[in-house]
Amino acid sequence: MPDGLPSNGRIAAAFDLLGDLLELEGAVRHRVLAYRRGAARVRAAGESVARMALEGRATSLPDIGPTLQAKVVELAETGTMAALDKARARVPEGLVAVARLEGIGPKRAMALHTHLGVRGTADLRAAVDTGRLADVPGMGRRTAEALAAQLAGLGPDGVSADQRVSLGVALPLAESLVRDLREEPGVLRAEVAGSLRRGRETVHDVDVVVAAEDPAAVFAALERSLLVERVLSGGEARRAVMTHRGVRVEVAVAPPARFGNLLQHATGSAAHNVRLREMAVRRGWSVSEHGITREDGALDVHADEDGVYAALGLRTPPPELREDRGELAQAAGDVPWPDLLRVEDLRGEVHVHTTWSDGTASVARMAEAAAARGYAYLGIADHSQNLAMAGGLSADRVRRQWEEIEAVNAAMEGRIRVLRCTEMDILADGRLDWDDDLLAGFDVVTASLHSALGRPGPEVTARLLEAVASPHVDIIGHPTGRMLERRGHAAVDIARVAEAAAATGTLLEINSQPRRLDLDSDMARIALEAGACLVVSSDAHNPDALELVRFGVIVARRAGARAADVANTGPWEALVCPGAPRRAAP
DNA sequence: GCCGTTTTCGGCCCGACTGTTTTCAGTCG
Repeated sequence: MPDGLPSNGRIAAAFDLLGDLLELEGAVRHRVLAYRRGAARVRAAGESVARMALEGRATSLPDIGPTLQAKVVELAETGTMAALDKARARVPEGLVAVARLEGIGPKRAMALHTHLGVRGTADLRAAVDTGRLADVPGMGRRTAEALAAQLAGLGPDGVSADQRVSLGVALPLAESLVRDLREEPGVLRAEVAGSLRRGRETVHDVDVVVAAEDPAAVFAALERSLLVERVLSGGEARRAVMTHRGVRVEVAVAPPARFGNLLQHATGSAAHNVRLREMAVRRGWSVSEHGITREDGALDVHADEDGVYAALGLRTPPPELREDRGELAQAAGDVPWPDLLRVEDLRGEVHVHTTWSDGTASVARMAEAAAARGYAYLGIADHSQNLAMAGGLSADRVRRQWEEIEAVNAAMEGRIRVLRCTEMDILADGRLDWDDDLLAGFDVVTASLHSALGRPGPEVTARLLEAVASPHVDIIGHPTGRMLERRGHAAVDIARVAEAAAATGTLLEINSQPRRLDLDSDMARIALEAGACLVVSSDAHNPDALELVRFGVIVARRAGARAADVANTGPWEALVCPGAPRRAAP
C-alpha cells in the first residue's frame, strides 16, 4: 500500500464520527445506521479501502454505496471530508462523549446543549455541580445523581476508561455462575450468551440465559450467589447484577419452550440480529426473543437455536461468526460453515517458558503437564539474551538447556517429544538476538518484539518484515505486542506482514495469554485472507497455564480459522518455516 | 445512505426497562 493514503481505521473513525454527529442532529435513523455499517465494513476490510475507492472498487463492499465511496475518495485526495467538517461546525464534537454516558443518548445530549449550552463533559460537570440540570425537561433528581457519579469517575480529559474486561477473566466467571444456576431446581438449561459466547476478546458485561418456568426463583438464586455483590436493575424477565470482580452480569429467563429464541436473541450481535430481522420482515414475519410471528399472526417458538434459524430457512451460524459480516447470506446458501478450530485439534505447542528464564516450572514438569494434555510435542521457548529482565539465556546457557532437554526426552520414553525452541527478541534496530550458527541448532524459532513498541508504524513493520525474511525464523510471536488494559497494538501494518509471511511460509502466532490475545481476531482474519497460516500458543509460564490455549482457540475461531489454518494441529515438523507459501490466499 | 425472490423508490428490528411522566419518550441491548 502506498504511503499517505488514509488507513482503514482512519476512514472508519471518520464515518463513525459523522454518524454520531448526524444522530445528535436528529437525522433519519437509517442514514446514521448506514454510516455505522459503512464504518464497520471498512474497519474489517483486508485491503486498503482508500485504494479501492480511488479505483472505483469500494462499492463492491457491502454497505458501501456511491456516497460513501465518494467520501473516501475525498478523504484520500484532500485529507478532509467536507460533510464531516460541516457537521462539526453545526454540532460540538464534545457532545458525542456526553451522549455515550449511561442513561444519556443523542436526544438528551442535544437537550443539554440547547438548554444549558453544554458542549462537552466538562460543561456537563459544571451544570451538575451547580444544580442547573433541573432546568432541562425530563431530567430529574435520579438522572442528576447518576450523572454526578459517572462524571466523578471520569478523568480530567472527561474520557472514561472503557470498562471492558478480558475474555480470560469474564469467561471463567460466567461459567462458574452458569454452573451454580444449573444446580438450581427448576432450571432446565443455563448458557453463556452475548459477546462472550461470540468470543469477543474483551466484553463490557456478561450475558447469561436460563430456561425455567419461574424467573423469580432463578433471580433469587442469582442474588444468593457468592459471586454477586449487588443488584443493579431488573424487571419480570431479566436481572442485572454487579459481581465482586466488578463485572456486570445480566441474566434473562424464558420458559423452556422458547429458550432457543431467547438464546438466539441474547447472543446477537446487535448487527446480526438487525440483519436477521430485516430478512424476516421481507417475508412479512417478525423476529424477537419471544418467537417468530408469521404473517397470519401465529407465534412460532423453539426450544433450541437450530429451530429458530431453520424456521427462517437458515443454517445456524457458529456464534463466533455472528457479526454481520456476510454470515447470514452464507446461512441461506449451501456453502458449509468452516470447520472451526477446536482445542482438541491441537497436537502440541512450541511457546512455553521454564525456570531457565521467567517460567516457574522445570522443563520436566512442563513436559509432564503437556503429555497429560495429550500433546505429541512441547517446544521449550525461553527468552533470549537481550531480555535480561526476564532472565534471557546466554548462548552458553542455551546449549546447556539443550542437554537438559535431551535428558528429559530420554526420561519421557517417547510419551512426548520435547523440542529445542526459543522466543528470540527482535532487537530495536531490527537485528535478531541470536546469530545464524546458534539459530541453526533450534528445532523451531519464534521471534518476538519486546522493546521499542512505540516506534512509528513503518519502523515497527520493517522490523517484523526483516524477521519474516530470515530463513531461521519460523514464527512471529505476539505480533503487535499489545497488552489489554495497558497498551494498544504497536502500529504494525498487519496486512503487509501477513502478505510477507504468506510468501515465506512464516507462521503468525495467536498468543493465548488473556492480557495479550495477540493477534486479535480481526488481524488473524486479515492474516488468513492474505494466505498466511497461524499457530496458537499458550505462552505458559507454569503447567496450569497450558489451559490458556482455550482463549487463543476462541480468537482463532472468530477469525474463521480451521484446523488446517493452524500449524500446531499437525506434527511439529509442520511448524518449520518452508521458505515458500503453505497455501494460497482464499 | 443502502438496497432489491415485493421494490431503481420506499422501505429499512424489536422489546424491556427507567425515570419522569400522568400516558410515554428515551435509552439500552
